[in-house]
Parts: sequence; structure tokens; C-alpha cells
Amino acid sequence: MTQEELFKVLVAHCKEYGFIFPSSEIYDGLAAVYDYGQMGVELKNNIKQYWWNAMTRLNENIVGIDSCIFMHPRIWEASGHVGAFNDPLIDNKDSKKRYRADVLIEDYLGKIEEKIAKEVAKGRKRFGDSFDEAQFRATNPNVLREQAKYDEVHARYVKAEQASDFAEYRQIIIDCGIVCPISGTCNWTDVRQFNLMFSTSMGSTSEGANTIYLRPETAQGIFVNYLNVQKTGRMKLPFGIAQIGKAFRNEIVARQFIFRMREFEQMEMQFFIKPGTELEWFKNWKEKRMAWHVNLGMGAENYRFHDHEKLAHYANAATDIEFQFPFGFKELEGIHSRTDFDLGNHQKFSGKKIQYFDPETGESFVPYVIETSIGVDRTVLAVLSHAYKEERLEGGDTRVVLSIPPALAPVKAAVMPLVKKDGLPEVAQQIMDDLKYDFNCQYDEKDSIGKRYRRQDAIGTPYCITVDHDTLEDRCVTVRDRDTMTQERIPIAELRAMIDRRVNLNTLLRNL
RNA sequence: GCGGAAAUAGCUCAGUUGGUAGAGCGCAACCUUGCCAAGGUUGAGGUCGCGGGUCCGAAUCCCGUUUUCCGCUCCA
Repeated sequence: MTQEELFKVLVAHCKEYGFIFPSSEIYDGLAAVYDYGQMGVELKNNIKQYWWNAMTRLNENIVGIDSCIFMHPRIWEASGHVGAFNDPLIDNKDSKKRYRADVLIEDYLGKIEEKIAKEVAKGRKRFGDSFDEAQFRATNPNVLREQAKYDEVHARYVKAEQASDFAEYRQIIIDCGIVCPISGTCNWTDVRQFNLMFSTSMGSTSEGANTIYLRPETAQGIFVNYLNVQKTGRMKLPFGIAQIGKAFRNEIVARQFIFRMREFEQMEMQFFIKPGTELEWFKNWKEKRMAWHVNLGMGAENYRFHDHEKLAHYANAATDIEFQFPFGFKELEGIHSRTDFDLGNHQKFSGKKIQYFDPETGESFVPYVIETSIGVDRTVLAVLSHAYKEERLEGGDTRVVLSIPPALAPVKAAVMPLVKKDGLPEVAQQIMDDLKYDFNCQYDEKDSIGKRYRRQDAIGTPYCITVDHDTLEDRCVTVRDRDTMTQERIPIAELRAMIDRRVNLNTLLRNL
């Protein structure tokens, strides 16, 4: 089976066994929106708990918050999202390729600069030591011509940018004869803006209503609460604030199942530090976060770092932790050194002083930030795609098993009477009643025992507990292991401790 | 958003010049059985993605539309 086929089968499996459903399915679905079903929500909650506890409990200097999706609109100006998420796009009608209109113009200007630089280099070669660059630039006809062109286009571009005049963008592209590198033609569509933020209005009357945005990231909720947490929690640098929550992006292309959704969930932690220590902490968090992933036991070889060459407007160092999905290595988590970009901008835009007073040195400054930002849904997908296996058994049968890390498994144990009579269901029900306070358990008495085992394999239940006729005599049950399919006989009295040892999240956390 | 492919029962699919909608698996109840997808009986479930058109008659032909999958960019 190819990776592509495996991915399709996985998507079908997720639906069939109640992990993930397409949204609004009875109304034909809603593109790139998915709901978590009865199994999916358990898996997702376990992942969130693993992250939350790893952050807030294992680190004494990290606390959590839960900020709202609605925030003051000015926040998105301060964060740069209103600008950066409003890319002006243009399509070439012949090649069907889409480009950012501003990038096309900037590339064009870049080329003119290159030409000028080449002329200058030529001049330097010709005149040697007596070369006067300023003089040369002011007199050489080639340079003057190119410079004039550059100045004219640049002036128009800056003006258009300030006015958000997209028609002018297109006109510049056409006037300059900028062609599509693929088709080589100048057959362009209008410039259109794709606002990646969802908006709605707040306020009950139309004239008094404000446009507000659904947050495109959870990070800003942390930054705007920095002072609150720092002061009320008496936090000292370095310290971190963690948050799990929904974010929304109106992606042009949202695809690959739950990998890229328009509504998604993030787990973000912003770590506040002294300026100058950011590279050290960046490295520290890179290692810590990788350890968190690898600790799940899904194979260190399935993870890798991807350091960013091109940095976002807010970062001075950035890396991704990528996971080997069925469709290749893709980003699971981002770790960014955001400098004082966010807090500094909020200080500027809000007019409130956002600083940290260092009692040791007596200095005040805007803290630097290291961000770790992981996609919950992507982690769910990573776990599921790694867990899904079709095994060929000795008898020639196949079985589908989800080898989910036991601590994350939606159902920890299934309790089943071997037969639906002779008092076995009653005993099984008693065991169920005892275990259900500690673990999510399922009771099943329908169909043959083999079939029930397979059903549990398909949802990744680590243990199946079977009550048979001997149980009535020796008070022992058969515990069948999901991955090895081996069975062992265990006293009912020891069941809870035995399961707990293997599925408890704390065991995972202790290994970190 | 653009181009290509697809949509029939919960799932996988069949359905032949246009003529009353099918199979296997699954699901529910009962009987038999009892440690790795057992057998039997009975039953539920589809206006063939949706909307138009052609036709005496459309799952089938035509147009539109929605959703999904595959390519083209961004990103958690």
C-alpha cells in the first residue's frame, strides 16, 4: 500500500470508528472543517493533557491561562496580522499560477538594482583605484536610465502600498511588462486580497457595531495578559505562559484532512526572558520540545528539525519540528524567537508600559520571547497516522490495529464476558464498575470474543479483560495485549494497578 | 481560487443501446457456539450528492451546483 492509499484508508477509518467526521455532513459537508467524534475527542483531550501537564506542572515557572477568541481589533494591528495576512494576490491566466502582487513588483525592483550593481562593478573594474562610485552613478547613462526607472516604479509602488490601491499594483505590473516566469505572458487577473482572518461584528446595532476578528493565533491572548500574569503571579524572569485554544484562518487552500483546517486548535507557550539570552533559550526549548514528542514512542526517526532560512517579520530565529506524515515530513510545531516584537508593539499601540523591572540590576526592559506553538489537530493526525497498521496474522487473516501510545488511547480497557450467560456478564459488569472511575472503559458482550478483540484493536484499546468460567472460581481474568495479542492471567484485585502502570499519563511525564 | 477525477445502503462496490434499485461486509433481534472477524433465522436501511433540462420514461444523456480526492501557493 502506498503512503497515499494509506492516508485515504486512515481517513475512512477515522470516520468509521468515530474519531473524525466531516463537518455538517448531512448538509453536504463544509470544506476543510471536521468534527471530532466519540473516540477522537478522547484522544485529543489526552494529547492536550499531556502537553498541559508537561508545560505547567513540570515547569514551576510556567503557568496557564485561557484567553478569549474575541479580542480588541487593535491587537491585530499591533501583531502585524492586519497587514501581513492581507496579501494582495494576482493570477496569471495562462499558467494558472498565483503570485503575490507586491512580491512580483519587489522582485522586479530587485532586478533593476542588480543591473545597476553590475554596471557599477563594470565601472570599478575599468577605472580601478581611481573609481568614484557616486560620480559614476551620477554620470553613467546606463545607470541613470535604470535608476530613473527604479525611482519611478518604486515611488508608484510605495504610494500604491500606502493607499492599498490594488488596481495600481496591477497597472504597475502591466506597465513594467512583468511576466509570469512559467508562461512568460503578461495576461494577469485583477489583484485580489485574501484576508486570512475571519471577521464578525460586535455590537447589536449596525451603526454601533465594530468589526472584530476571530483570532488567527492564540499567542496574542498571552501577550496582552503578560502584565496581569506577571504581577498577580509574582512571576520572575524567565517565566512562561501556556494556553490551549481555538484559532481561525481563512486559508485559500485548506486540505489534507485535519492537517490544515480553517478552524484549528493550538497549544502555545510564550517564554519571557531577558534580552540577549534568547538564542540560549531558543536552543533549550528546541531540545525540550523535541524530547516531548520523542517521548511518545513513535520513533525519533520520524521527527526532524527544519530551521527557517527566511524569517517571519517577528522572529530572529525559528525552527519547525516536522513529523513524517503519510504525505511527507510536515510541520507539527513551530519554535520561534520572537524578540520583543509583540510586547514592544503592544506597548506602542496600547500606550501602556509593558516592561519588566529586574530587582537585581535595577533595570527595566521589554522582555524577549521564545514561543513554542504546536497544532493539536496535527498531533492527533500524527498519532493516528503512525498508529494505523494493517497486520497479516499467522492464520492468513488480517487485522487493523491502532497502536496508539497507551497513555493517549481513547479507551484504556474493554471488559467482556466470554459468554453472555452463566453469570459472567454480572462479574464483568462489576469489574467495569470498579475500573470506570480510573479509566475510560468499554463493556462489550456482543459477538464472538475474537470479533470483539478486533473491534477494540480498531480503536486502539490497549487492554481487553475477559471474564470466563474459571473467573468464578479463581477470581482471575485474562488480559489481552493490543500490540502483541498475548494473554496473561491476572487476579481481579490487581487489575487496576496493572492497567494504571501502563496507561497512566504520569508515567509518560516521568520519562521526560 | 484555477485545472483534472469522483459521488449509488453505515462501508466496499455492481448496475450492459434509457424501462420497477442489487451484492458482500456491517448493523438490530433471536437461536446455536465459545479466547482472536463462526453458523443459522428474521429485520431495518437508498426518491442513486443536489437543482434544472431532454424524453412516454433518467442512477444512466445534457447543463448548472455542492462536496471530496489529486496538482499549483501559504501555514499550526
